[in-house]
Amino acid sequence: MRRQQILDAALQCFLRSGYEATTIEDVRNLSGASVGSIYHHFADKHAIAIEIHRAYLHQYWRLVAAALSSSRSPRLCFSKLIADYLKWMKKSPDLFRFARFMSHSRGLRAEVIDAKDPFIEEQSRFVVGWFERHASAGRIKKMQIDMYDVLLMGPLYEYAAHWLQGISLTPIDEAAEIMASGVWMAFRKGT
Amino acid sequence: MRRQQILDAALQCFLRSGYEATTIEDVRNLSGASVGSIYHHFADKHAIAIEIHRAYLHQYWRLVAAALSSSRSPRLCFSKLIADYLKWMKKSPDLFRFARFMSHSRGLRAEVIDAKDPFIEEQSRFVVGWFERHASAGRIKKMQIDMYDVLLMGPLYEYAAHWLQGISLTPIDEAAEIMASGVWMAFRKGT
DNA sequence: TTCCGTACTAGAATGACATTCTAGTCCGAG
DNA sequence: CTCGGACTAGAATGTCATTCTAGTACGGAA
Repeated sequence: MRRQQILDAALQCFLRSGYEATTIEDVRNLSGASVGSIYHHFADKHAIAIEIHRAYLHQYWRLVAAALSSSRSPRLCFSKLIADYLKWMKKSPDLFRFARFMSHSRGLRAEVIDAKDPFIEEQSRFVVGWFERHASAGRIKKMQIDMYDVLLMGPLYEYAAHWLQGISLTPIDEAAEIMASGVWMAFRKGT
Repeated sequence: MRRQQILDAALQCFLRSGYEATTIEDVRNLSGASVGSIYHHFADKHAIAIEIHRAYLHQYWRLVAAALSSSRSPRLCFSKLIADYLKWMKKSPDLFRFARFMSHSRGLRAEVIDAKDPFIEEQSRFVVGWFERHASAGRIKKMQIDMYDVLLMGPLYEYAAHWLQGISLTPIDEAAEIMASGVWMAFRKGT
């Protein structure tokens, strides 16, 4: 219960002011827990953020897996993945800003966590399988799994970064289309 | 002079231990300057990092502009840009880790600086012109300038992030080829 | 030469935090 | 009832970034 109250309060604080700017004192005020209590439940401030970030990662992997399952055609799957991701970002920009921060600060730590969470591991395995299946069937180019991430998510992350900073010139829907077509070209077989 | 000593020392510290982990005390020890002196020359710790980061940004824009000038063919320019960027990263991974951190923490601030630095502004104008010229000539697809960044640099950044964390499966040269061909597909005219 | 102002240096003092410590309180099993 | 472990509390610490106060060096005006 206390644990949950702390997590809820911390989430609110992180979304409102960002990770660095929220102090343990803020979390204490909002949650009603004492300092000692907070440190009883969590090793440190970062551990709280990681726990919260995990929820974002779950949603992320769920979204990816759902999109890839949504059609027989890889091309349509990619389009859906891109559109859904951007829709989600538009709905929860603060969450995305927080998640971006978490992914980049101590990115390594985040990776380790990916690997340790059974749900994420399962989704991840499914996604890897999906790519291997389609590549073997000759529907997309064959390459190491990390390059799928690079070619597909790279543009998406970069657009998201621009949009979250309010400096993107291309509206979301249009960007989604451009990325979908570009990404598909990159994955298509044949030079 | 003092100013330069402080910058040199700070750079060494940042590359060795990262931005967050280096204290003013560290910089003081390595540079020989006093705390007061450091704060006389710089508003705060972040200002030092930004000044250093600016040097990275100059190199970055120089590299981009040089690559785009290297050939009549956009395709070859992209290949060169990708290869050169990765070569640079391989040579100075610590610098890249630092730059990544700077771009993501207070990314907005970094943007503002881009816009204010005359050298960067000039390079940036050149790059924008390059894309407009080639788009008008029908050699690449026409789109808003930010999407060029998204489609071209997005994958590159994502690969760099993986590589810097030591979790990339694809060796640099191979990745460069895959990205170059993928990116070119995305930019090529016609569906 | 002397005097003044500006640029710079120094290091102590401050204040904001994260984190640790010490001392309880609560509650369920035996 | 009572013992032990889980939990809570809030004061105490320690580490920084940053600010303050007091110089020092030096170039140029008088």
